[in-house]
Amino acid sequence: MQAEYDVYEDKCPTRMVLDRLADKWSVLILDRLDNEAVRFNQLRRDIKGVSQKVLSQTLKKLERDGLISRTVFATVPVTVEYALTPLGKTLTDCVSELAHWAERNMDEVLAAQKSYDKTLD
Amino acid sequence: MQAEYDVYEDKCPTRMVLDRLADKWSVLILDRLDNEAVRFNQLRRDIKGVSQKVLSQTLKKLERDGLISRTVFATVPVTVEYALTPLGKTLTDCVSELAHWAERNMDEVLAAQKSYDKTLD
DNA sequence: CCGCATCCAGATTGATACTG
DNA sequence: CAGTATCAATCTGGATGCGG
Repeated sequence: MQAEYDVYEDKCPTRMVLDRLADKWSVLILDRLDNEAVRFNQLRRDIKGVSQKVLSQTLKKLERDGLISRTVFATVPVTVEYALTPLGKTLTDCVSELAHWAERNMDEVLAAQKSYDKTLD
Repeated sequence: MQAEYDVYEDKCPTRMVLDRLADKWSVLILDRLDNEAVRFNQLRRDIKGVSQKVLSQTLKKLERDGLISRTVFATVPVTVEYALTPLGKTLTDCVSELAHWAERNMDEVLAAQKSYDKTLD
């Protein structure tokens, strides 16, 4: 039986989940991990603009939430692979839609911004 | 014809859209506006925990992006209604899935966190 | 290769007070 | 009712250097 949660309530734990998703890097990371495991520096290279520190922090939070897994291979030097968990996989279905909505509707958003800014004298 | 955007690229404008969505209040506001227009103070009351200032700022950004509309009625005192635009409506279909994913999977996330924290001694 | 520790500047936010 | 203005406090992120 599932507890009743209400995102509109302050202190509702679902707010934590939204906070985690409410982070552009999380969305990009989850989207990037869709379909394949990726190593740390590969993620760093692929997701342009993320700093090492923030990437590391974000990965740790996602791991804590059970959305991604972290696997260490005892190679020299060490290899670390990040991958989606089953739970994370269910989330990326929503998340990737978001990322691709952004790509599809970008032109319209940019036009709206331009038009809005013009009304401000 | 649609330009080619790649969310993984730094400086890609789609990042702006993700940044906007990457805000817990935006998600909650868009979800709350689904199906009905809502007034400022009503939003403030419904979305528990948001400050007047941040709500105001967030609404302005969403309006600028063309996702919501702002309508002023010349009553005394004034009435201001916020509603989704057609563009915003297409987005809420993704967004509401996110909010409800959070509600559905909250238990599992909380369990994962608990388990993760225990491994840290 | 993968990350943590530190330092520091800049962005965000909350509280409070005030306007049309 | 629906905001804006201001200021202090906090949080965040980038840069750098080190360690397993």
